[in-house]
Amino acid sequence: MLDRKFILDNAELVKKNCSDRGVVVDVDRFTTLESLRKEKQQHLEDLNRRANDISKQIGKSKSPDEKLKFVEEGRDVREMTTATKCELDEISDESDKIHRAIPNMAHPNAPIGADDQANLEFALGKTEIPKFDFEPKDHVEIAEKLDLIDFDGGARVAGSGFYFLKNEAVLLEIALQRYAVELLMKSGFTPMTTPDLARNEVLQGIGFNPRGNETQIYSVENSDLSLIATAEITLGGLLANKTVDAEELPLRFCGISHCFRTEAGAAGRASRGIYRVHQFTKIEMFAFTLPEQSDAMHQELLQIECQVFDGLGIPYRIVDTATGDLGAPAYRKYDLEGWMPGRNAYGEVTSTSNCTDYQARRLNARYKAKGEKGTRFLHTLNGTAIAISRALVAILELYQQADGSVKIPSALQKYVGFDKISR
RNA sequence: GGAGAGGUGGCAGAGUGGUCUAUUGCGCGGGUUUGCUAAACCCGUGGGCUUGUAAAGGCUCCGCAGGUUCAAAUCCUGUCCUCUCCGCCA
Repeated sequence: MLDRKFILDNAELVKKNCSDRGVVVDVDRFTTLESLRKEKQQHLEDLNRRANDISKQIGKSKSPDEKLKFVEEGRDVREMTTATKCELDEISDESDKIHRAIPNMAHPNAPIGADDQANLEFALGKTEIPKFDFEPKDHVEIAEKLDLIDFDGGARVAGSGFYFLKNEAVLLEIALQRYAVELLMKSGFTPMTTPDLARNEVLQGIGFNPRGNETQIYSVENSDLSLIATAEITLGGLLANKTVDAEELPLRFCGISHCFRTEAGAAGRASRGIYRVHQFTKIEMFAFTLPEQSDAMHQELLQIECQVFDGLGIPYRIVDTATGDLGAPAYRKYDLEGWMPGRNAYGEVTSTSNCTDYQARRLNARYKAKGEKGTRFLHTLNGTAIAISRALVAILELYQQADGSVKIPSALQKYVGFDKISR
């Protein structure tokens, strides 16, 4: 959420931001409701003060007659209080609903535009696309030939979009995790395996909607839990309703979790193989920072993502996501798109967002600086270190050989224990 | 899953319906004393919202959400969490 006061003081900026992002919200209605809300709030406080006075009088009064007089007055005040509270609740509900729908402000340098204008490239992120002297196969064919993924079994057990990794692919999954976690630990991240489920309240704090037609989230029946779509949810929830000392910041966490996504509405889109699936394993980076640290931290997360993919020898480009394609909490977002020869195209392999204080305000995650009065909201950032399924697509397709075998990226060989998969 | 106990400020721990202010100790900040340190003593010590240029006020928060009452940390209901015991289990 944005700061209420900020919205009221900058209504025009907020409206412009909403239209840049393609989000339809009635900001004017919000402003109207807020002034109404303030008025009612003031009235309610006056009544409360009166009620407090009366009960103090009763506590002090000696004669029963005097007492009775105050009790009756107190009763009247309570009736008014109840009525006012009711009106206030109605106004607040409507106002909060709009408030929650207003997206974060975008970074001034984020490209303005819709989805299809998103692919602005950074020169530094551009790496060489390899040439094959044979017709490269896609990962589904490769995996079938080498017996690495069981799609039929996945479908039988859990439905389309699920799969079993088999044989060397299992070792590759483990190796990729080891590789990424070690790299992150060296960079000062605290590794965590997180719950794969979280309370809906936490999901909402991070910006996910557990219900509704377009939800990406599987929810667990008869409980307020959902399967997480990313460890961003659980790691962000770590500091919900907490206040940390400013000296402890920034905090860097590395979360290992499974990710579950319904992929509602994604049917028919390019989703062959394990590129778009309902479950995968992911190593996620998450940082809590001071406001003045978050831009630099965002660059740091991006650099680490580059380091991870440079180390794996996967060519990629960096996308500075356009406003129309930013999720509501994101202030700025960079995606890494890895080259996937089987698709003959780039495919998204990572994503890193600076969410400034947008998530923290909903989560009520604060910090306190020494010598400063009160508390302020943290900034939160997230980034993919490695999403196993997408990375596997890139590795299988990039490292395939003319004879049908697949070489193991040298950075992973020490973890898998061999340098080639063949049959 | 069953039975019981509990959740109060940074921490410990009082407070079972009303004295206008949630005891007290520790910790923390400042001060006095002191050759330095310590001790002792004194003063001050939460968050959120809000009025005000400020000084200074007001409202709210005792896990969370409701309820009863003129009045709730205290009584009632629900819920979450922690601990102990029992059962089950990788």
